Amino acid sequence: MPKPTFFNLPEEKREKIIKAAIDEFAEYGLENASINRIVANSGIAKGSFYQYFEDKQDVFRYLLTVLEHEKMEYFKDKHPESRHMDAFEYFRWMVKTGMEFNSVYPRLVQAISRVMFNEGLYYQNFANVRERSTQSLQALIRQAIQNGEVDPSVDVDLAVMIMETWSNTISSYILNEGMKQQDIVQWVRSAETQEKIDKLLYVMEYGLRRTESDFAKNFQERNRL
Amino acid sequence: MPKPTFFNLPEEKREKIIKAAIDEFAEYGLENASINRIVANSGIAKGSFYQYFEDKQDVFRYLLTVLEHEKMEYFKDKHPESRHMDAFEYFRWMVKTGMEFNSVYPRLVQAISRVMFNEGLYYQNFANVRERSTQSLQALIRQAIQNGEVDPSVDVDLAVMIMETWSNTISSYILNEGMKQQDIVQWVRSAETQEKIDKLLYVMEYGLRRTESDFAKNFQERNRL
Amino acid sequence: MPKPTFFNLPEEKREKIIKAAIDEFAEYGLENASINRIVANSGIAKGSFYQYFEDKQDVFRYLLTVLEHEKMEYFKDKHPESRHMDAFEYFRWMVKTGMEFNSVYPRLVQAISRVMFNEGLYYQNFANVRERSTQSLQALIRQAIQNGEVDPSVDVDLAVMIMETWSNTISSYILNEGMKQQDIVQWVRSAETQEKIDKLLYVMEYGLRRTESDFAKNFQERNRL
Amino acid sequence: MPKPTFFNLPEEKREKIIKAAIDEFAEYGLENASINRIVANSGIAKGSFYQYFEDKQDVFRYLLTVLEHEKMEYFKDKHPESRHMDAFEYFRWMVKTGMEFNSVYPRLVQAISRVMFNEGLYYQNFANVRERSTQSLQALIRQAIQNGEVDPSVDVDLAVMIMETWSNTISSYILNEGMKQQDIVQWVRSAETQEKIDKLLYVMEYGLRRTESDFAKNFQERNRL
DNA sequence: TATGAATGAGCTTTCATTCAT
DNA sequence: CATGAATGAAAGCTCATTCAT
Repeated sequence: MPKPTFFNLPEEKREKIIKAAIDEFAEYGLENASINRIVANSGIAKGSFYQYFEDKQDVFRYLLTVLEHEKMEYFKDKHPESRHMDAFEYFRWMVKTGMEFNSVYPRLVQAISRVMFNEGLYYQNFANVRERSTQSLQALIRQAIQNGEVDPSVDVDLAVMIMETWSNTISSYILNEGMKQQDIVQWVRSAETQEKIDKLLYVMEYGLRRTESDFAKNFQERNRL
Repeated sequence: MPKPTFFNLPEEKREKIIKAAIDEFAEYGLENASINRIVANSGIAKGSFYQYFEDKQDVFRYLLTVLEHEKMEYFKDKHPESRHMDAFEYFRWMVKTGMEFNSVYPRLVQAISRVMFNEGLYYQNFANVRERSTQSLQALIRQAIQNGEVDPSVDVDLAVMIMETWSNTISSYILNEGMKQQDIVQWVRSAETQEKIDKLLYVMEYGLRRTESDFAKNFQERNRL
Repeated sequence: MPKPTFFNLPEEKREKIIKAAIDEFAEYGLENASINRIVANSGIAKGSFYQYFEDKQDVFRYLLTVLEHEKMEYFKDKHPESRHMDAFEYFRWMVKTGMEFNSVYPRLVQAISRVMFNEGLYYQNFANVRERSTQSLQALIRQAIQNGEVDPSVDVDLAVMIMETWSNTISSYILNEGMKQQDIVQWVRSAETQEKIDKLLYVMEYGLRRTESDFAKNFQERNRL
Repeated sequence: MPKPTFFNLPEEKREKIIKAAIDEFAEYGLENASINRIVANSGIAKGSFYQYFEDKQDVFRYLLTVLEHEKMEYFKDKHPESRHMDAFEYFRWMVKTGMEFNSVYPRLVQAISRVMFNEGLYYQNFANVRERSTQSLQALIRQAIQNGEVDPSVDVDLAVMIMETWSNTISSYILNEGMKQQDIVQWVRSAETQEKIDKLLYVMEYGLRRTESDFAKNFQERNRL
């Protein structure tokens, strides 16, 4: 974690450094991030960097806590519209709210995603962070099986893997598209984008195959509620 | 692409270089790959490297064509057992055969996956490679819609994205597990592994939700054929 | 020498700083001593260091005076048992009492020895300190020659050099061994250790050669050849 | 050990590098030696240094072998004048010839002495080098005791320590004085300097005390009191 | 007087690339 | 063609010292 020095800094300066770090990680990942560039872009001396942080990983660790904190703040204010949600409705709500959050902090999310879901696979430093989200998804699915919402023969671990992959894929897709928009937030909240997300999650729910319990029927029914 | 000098090399030498490059990329990715190490491990002179290739990316580009070529060779010999496959059966066959291929060339696949699906997302150099597989999947889905196998309201691009993600996820999951096995090929072909793959693809086909046309029923039915 | 601000400090704080400095010099010598570590270990601000001392050498110079002062205090209370000592007895007493002193202040002695007899040889800053002990030894030997205890043909400067080297060698030998003991003081005063010192000093006194004949005779004989 | 690259260098260049390294170690010791300065003074690029050597220690290790080699070459041509030397005569010859050698390669000797007998005490990397000279001295003394030249009650390890210290003290004394001379070699070989060395060694042989009585008698007498 | 943030020069080491032989 | 020595920029990090508060 950053040294006390860092937190004593005037907010403006602190934010400049954080911004430079986020940009650097978003652009180059963790291994290839250059402290030289970070200090150049934040206008501080090289020595100062080491008075604020232990090293590169230290900055990144801090960004993780920032993300976590901001996410909690963001989710705290949002409540699922209905209490009577089944697991799929809940997951859909989570993903959508997550998308909104991502569109509010796109660079931060991008920086961390890049490191966590790419480099992160190769060196194990932040495994515990991923662990947490995995566990809550496991609980969600187990509950859904008990409730008869998910087929009991489904392998829980595989389902978790699918949901995570899904969520990340949507996330990176939305972000990549969104970055080109002027107002990302608005774009994410637009009916068009929301429908795209819906469709994706719908596939996860019902699969791609057309069944007797027909695709269109289900889709319309659900949206009527 | 490599310079003519490279292709004039005796095969043994060429393969030694390729092997060293594959190991390097698999271990360090593209950006962190060290030409120093590649030449050291392949026993060629540093200057020679630059007489064979433009730079690091050049070697990697070549590995891409190698992969493509080997894949085509491999798939050429395999034919779907039945001519009367629907799109899902075909995709399932493709994925499974792909898995087998991956287990035969695990290092090459690992090297390229690592770069393409991690670093590759961020700098656009190899977009055209991904393009090709995308296009064939698009065609597959369009055909399936025409055949009434896939719901027409499904967004083709999203479906492609899902299928690609799916395939990569399975691939990396299988590889990560498989690398620990003594005989990867055998492990991939084992009933256990095949069932895991089946389950994953089944979810893509029918979704996670339990419907009247019940999971187990569908699953058993299909496997009876 | 330290600035007045240093001497105005409460004793506790002053000692904490000194302790940290001693540890640092004992561990790293003068050149490699890190002011950063000294301030960290003594709990003072970095800026404060420069309000107390000019620089690293300044601290070390002060440690020299501390050693000198402590030594004088220590020797003040000890008196040779007998007034009728010859030079060798006196030197033996001095060395032994010196050893005891060293075992009471082992870290301080270690710190200063390390710098003075290693790095110190190469840059001349502290020559005057060594000068003083040299002079008293010169006087001792001259007196011994007058008393007929030491051969008049002995070169006084060389004899001093020998005695100094001897004393330092014993000192570092004893310290190195002693540091491993729980109670250094007791170990130094033990019969065993005292005998070792005796033997060493005995060699200085009588030489290594077994002989029945006297000093002058041997010396002349050899030079005649 | 240096890489082959280094030995392929033209002799002139090689010597320039070695000279710069010797000067650096002589001036700053091993820990404080700066590769930056070495490359600056030898006129090579910083990267080149690492094509010749592993690191600082590697250069120093090489200097050790150079010294050893030069010493063997030098001693090979010198033979003790008489075959019938006793241990003291032999040691005297060794020390004197060693002095001559040192005056021929004063900087190299200075560089290595500085590291070996100062820093070397604290980190154990080159302990084996010192070991060798220690062992040959042990053998010399044991032989001398068997021959009746050295008193059997003398502790062998202590005697070795004395001889080593003696030899180093003389060495550094001579070097320090000699460096001020125009022609060191000539100065070392001068009657005056030789006599000084003789006197020092004589003290080691016979001790400082003027005495008509023999070793054993004195020792017993003193201990009886 | 006390503080500790700021600083840039310095450190060792690795790197991709050039080029003379 | 093959070679490998040469190179300087860049990396992460530590340092003694200054200075505004």
